[in-house]
Amino acid sequence: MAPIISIEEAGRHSGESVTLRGWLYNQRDAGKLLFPIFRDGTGIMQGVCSLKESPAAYEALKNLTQESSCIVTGTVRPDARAPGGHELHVSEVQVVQRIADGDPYPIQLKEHGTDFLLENRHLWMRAPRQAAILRIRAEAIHAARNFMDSQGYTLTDSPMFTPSACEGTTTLFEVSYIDDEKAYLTQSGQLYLEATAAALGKVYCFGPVFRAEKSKTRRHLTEFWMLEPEAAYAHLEDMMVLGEGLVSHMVQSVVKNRPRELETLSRDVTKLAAVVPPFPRMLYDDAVVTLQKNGKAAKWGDDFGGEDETVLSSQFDRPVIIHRYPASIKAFYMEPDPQRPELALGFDMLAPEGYGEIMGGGERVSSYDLLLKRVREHNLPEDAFKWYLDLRRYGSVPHAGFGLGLERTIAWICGTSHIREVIPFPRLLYRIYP
RNA sequence: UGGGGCGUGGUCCAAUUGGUAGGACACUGCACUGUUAAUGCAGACGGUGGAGGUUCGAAUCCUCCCGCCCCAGCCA
Repeated sequence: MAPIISIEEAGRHSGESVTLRGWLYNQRDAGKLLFPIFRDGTGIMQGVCSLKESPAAYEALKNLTQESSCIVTGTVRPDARAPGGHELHVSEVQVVQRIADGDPYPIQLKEHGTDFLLENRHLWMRAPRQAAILRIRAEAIHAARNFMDSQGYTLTDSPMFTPSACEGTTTLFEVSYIDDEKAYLTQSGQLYLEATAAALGKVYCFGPVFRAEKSKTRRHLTEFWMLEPEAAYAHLEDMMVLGEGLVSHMVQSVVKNRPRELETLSRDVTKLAAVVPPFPRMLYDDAVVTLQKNGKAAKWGDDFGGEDETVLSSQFDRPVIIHRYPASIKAFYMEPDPQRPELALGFDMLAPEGYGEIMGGGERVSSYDLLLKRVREHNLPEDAFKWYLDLRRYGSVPHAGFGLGLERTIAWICGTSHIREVIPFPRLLYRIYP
C-alpha cells in the first residue's frame, strides 16, 4: 500500500509510490497519453497516465469530468515540464464520485463575472487563487493570536448579542431575542473589553462584528472579523506600538510561511517585506497640511475620505499612523488630549497601496463625570450604559485599545482588489447567499 | 441613501443608424505519446432580466419595475 500524502508534501516523496486523495482539477490529453491535474486542497499536481503502461487507470481517467472526486496512486517523478516540478505517474485510479456529463462543474478555468462567482462562492473557493487567499487568512489569524498571546494579552471574547449600540451612531442589525425582547448584533466588542481589561489587565477579543450600514464599496462587508485589544493603564503610545507590532508580525508571518500562496496571487513580496516597525506617524494637523499640499480640499475639522487616505498612505512604504484627531469627529468614549482638549487621543492606521483604514483606536475616557456628559450629549440611553459607567465608578484607570479590521488587512496583504475574496462566505449589502 | 454604468445560450462576449440574434468557451464524440486555460475536426443543447409603450418591424428607442457593478457618504 502506497502511503497517503498531500500534494503539498509530494516533493519530498520523489521516486516513491504514493496515493493522493482529491479531485480532478483539469485534464488534457495527447493521444494515448493523459495529463490529469489533481487538486487536494493543499495544491495542484499534474499526473501522467499512458494507455500502454496503465490501461486500467487510463480508462478510468479518460473522459473523467472536471472536479470529479478521485483517489489516485502513482509514482512521484521530478519533471521540468510539469507545473510544480514534480508529476505523478498514475498507476491506479479510484473514482469516488463522477460528475455527470450533462451537469458539468459550473466554474470554468476561464474568466467569469463577479456576480456569477459570488453566486457560486461555495465552488469558487476551490480555485487555486481563492484557496491561497483562505490559507493566507488562516496564517494571518494564527500570527495575530500568537502575537497577542506573546504580549501577555488574554483572550476574553465579547458577546455577539447586545442590548444596545456600542457607539450609538452606526446602524445595527436588529434581531428578536426570546419572547418580545429585541437584541442587536454587536458592531464592536470594545465596551465589554473595557470591563474585562479592568478584571484581567491586558485582554483582547477576536470575532465577527456586524454593521448594517449601506456601504457598497470594495472595502466593506456587513459581517467582518475584528481583533480588539484593550489594556488597563495603557496610553495612546502603547497602543500605537502594539498595533504596528501586531500588523508587522501578521505580514511577516505570511511572507515567511505562505510564500507559495503569495506567489499564486502574484503578490509583490518586496512591498510586504518592508512592513517592519516603526511605522511612520503623523499628527492629524500635519495630515491636513499634507493633503492641502497635494491639492486636496481638506480643512481642519474634517474627517478624511477614501481618496484622502490614499494620498496620505501612498507617501510611505508601510502603514502610516495618524493620531490626535479632532474630538468632534471621533467616538464619544475617546479621551481628550490634556495638552489640547479639542483633540482626541485616538489614532487610525492606514494601509499602503490604497487599502485604507485597517485599524482605529486610542485612549478611553476614564472620568465618570466626563463619560456621563458624553453619553448625554450623544443622546445615548443612560440605563443601557449603566454598567459601562460603573467601570468609571469602581477603580477607574487610564486604558486604551484598538480594533483591527481583519479582512481589510488581509486584502492588503494579498493585494486583492476587493475585500469579498478574503473571507470564505462574504456577507455584503444585498448578498447573503450562499 | 445619492451619482454613474451594465443586464444577450451554462459561462464570457458580439450584433453598423431600428431590419433573419451570432461567436468563443464549457459539454459529447473522434484524432494525436509531453500537454501547460493544449490543438484540430464533428455534434448536440440553448438566450435578449420583467411588464407596458412607439413602430410595418425592437437586443437596440421611451416609461416603470427587478438584479448586478463602480464611486461617494459612513466606517474597520
